[in-house]
Amino acid sequence: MQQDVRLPLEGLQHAVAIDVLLHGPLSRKQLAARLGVSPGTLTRVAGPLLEAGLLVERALVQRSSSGRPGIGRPEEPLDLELGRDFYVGVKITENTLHCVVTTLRAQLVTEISRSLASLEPSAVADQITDVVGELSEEGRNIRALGVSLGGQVSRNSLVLEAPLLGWSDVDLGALLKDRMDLPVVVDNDVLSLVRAERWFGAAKDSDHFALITIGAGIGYGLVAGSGILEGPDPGLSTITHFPLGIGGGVCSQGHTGCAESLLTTKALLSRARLALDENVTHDELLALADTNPAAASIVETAAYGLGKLIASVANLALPEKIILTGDGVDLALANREALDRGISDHRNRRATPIDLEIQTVSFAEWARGAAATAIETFVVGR
Amino acid sequence: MQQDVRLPLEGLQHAVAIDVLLHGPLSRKQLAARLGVSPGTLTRVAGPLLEAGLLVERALVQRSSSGRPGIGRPEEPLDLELGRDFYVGVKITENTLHCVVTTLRAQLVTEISRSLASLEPSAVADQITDVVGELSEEGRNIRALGVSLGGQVSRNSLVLEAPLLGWSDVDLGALLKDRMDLPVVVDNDVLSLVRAERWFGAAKDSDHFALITIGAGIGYGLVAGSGILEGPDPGLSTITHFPLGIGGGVCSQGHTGCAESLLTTKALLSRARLALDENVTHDELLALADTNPAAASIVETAAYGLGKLIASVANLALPEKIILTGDGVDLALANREALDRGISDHRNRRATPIDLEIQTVSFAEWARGAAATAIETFVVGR
DNA sequence: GCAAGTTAGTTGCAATGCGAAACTAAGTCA
DNA sequence: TGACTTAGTTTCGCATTGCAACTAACTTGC
Repeated sequence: MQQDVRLPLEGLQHAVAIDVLLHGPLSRKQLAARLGVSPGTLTRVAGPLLEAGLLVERALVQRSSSGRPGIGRPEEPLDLELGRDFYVGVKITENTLHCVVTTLRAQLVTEISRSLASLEPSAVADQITDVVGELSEEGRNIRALGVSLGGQVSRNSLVLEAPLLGWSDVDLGALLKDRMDLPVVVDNDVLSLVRAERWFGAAKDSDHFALITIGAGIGYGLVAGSGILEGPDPGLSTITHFPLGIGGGVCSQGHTGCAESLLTTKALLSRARLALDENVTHDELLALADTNPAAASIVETAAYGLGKLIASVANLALPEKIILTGDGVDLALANREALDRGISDHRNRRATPIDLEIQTVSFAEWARGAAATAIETFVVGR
Repeated sequence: MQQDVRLPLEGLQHAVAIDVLLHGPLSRKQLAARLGVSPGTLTRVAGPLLEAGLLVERALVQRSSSGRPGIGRPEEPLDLELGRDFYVGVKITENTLHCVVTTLRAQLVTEISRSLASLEPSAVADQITDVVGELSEEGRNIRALGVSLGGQVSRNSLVLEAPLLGWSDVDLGALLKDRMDLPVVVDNDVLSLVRAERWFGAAKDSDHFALITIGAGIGYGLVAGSGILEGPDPGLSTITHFPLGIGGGVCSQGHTGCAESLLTTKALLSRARLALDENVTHDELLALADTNPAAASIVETAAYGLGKLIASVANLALPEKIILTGDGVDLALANREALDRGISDHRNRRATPIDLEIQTVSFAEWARGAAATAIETFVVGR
């Protein structure tokens, strides 16, 4: 007999829904093959999901199955209805709220920013509430909210420590739940970005990858195994003070030549000030490197050190793929040769080359990560 | 109806057998709870396994269930018959074959060593064949053979590169299969040790741990997720040339201050020769450190560097636990203070302390790892 | 030493979920 | 238009499971 649809979905129904969510429109045939069940079973499972409106049938397509194209009955791809439910992601920085609305598949729909009037937790919660209200005004059905920030977060709600915001032990999740009738999840910003990559981004088909962010800080996230984000101290960037032994700068905690002292935007600019005797921006420094040897030396040294860091991650965490992202990635893009040299100098010559993907990332991407976390928590489940 | 036993075991039968193998004698009640099935189902599954002799019932025990002890019907623990089938593990070093016989649960039964007459692959295969013959002579039913060595091994058979033996592209698995009628698996020695820890050792209940060996070389293995050993280049020790920036020695590949140049037995002894102007053994050097400042400086520097290495593994691979083992662990045991300083200096103060286990390891342990690999391959399966 | 209580293990029953295979549907090609 | 190809459906029967009533094996108290 045909089973009814009960939420949350369980068993095969759940597996079918998730596979469609993560891997785009799929025909029953394809789904049956992917999930290792018979076509008959898949028909039975998909039936109720279609009836309940959770899945929809898209236009028929002829599969050009290796050989002559389009013969036989066309496939009937099953897909999610993306125009109905939406998710909000908010990334909190020291002075701005970056907000996005996404579909269930974490595709960007709208993005807006708001200057933060105050860093006082309840004021921030008020402002987030206002923005969510605004975003749902246009008749959009918002299903969940994800919030991310730089810092350690416990139980998807409690901000243990957020140095840039000056928070410790702030239960932002509770503040938000008091203000709106919406499932809310709060998480570390880098981990949110990892989740977005894991489910909807460049690492969709990899279950073992690392993500490094450079910019104001150095972030690190690792995925190994079935969608599990690892680490006993989630949100504590254990890579920040990784000893690179290059450059000789001193970081905020007194380490000489650590990643923070070499790679953060602040570190780059303070070196530039010393060497060039003028204040420049990050972009100006990179541009200047084409003509000014002192500037070139600074950025090349940093890119080389970044390569060493990437090689160390590859050597010790053994990922299939490494994603490099963050505001500071231009450093890597503009000095690819020094970066690659840093990698190969610290990598066994017999090792397989690193699958390194460098992504430019906007603030909307960070906010999208927060939305992806909400989707993972409340839809993908488990 | 009651299902028969067909090998290899599948589904619940397989799950029950593996759980008993890995987690000792367990009653039906406990097994049902662990596997998440009803007691009735477990009775039905266990029946045929008992009938086929794969499982046996042990003496009844009264469970002292939190409160007054021993009330109600006692449990009937199911266990494996360990006195029937045996496994052989062989570790090949430059001059010796280290061989063990173990039970299905990788418990040591016998150990013997043989000097290698020649490093020629077919001669080594001959000698292994002889030893296995000898070990099975005493009426023991040997079910499988595991062989491990330092080097990269492909498809559990083909030795791509084994520098210490001078081998490259030697299909040792094929040579052995030609000589005996026994399932054979060949693997890297460090990975074998990791497998032994994973299934039968200190990491039995952890699914995310790292193992570091020090001695003649520096070995590294990482487990993350359901029993999966990670890494695109299995058996290639990506940690050997990890840059520690300590000590100033130069390694075989020209790196200054890398792990090899600081931590291997050879590196320690060559420093000792320089500083003390005499040849000492590893043990003598450690003993000398109590009285001789120069010797103390050498071993403390090395222990500090080892701590830095351990901290880096913890920071980048994010394991729950790190096992340190190998012939050279005495360095760590004798200089625990310097080791811990090296760790804490390179670890975020807010991070949870590393669960570090230091194990002394005999050559029999290495061979046991090989046996464990055979058991994993041919019994645990998948 | 026997009844009452407690926990482990077994069995009968009904429901479920699945695969196999025959069947229908929807297209192409000559 | 009919032969062919591939996707999706339906019917049938079977294996597996949980549930709940059952038996088995023990302790404790009288």
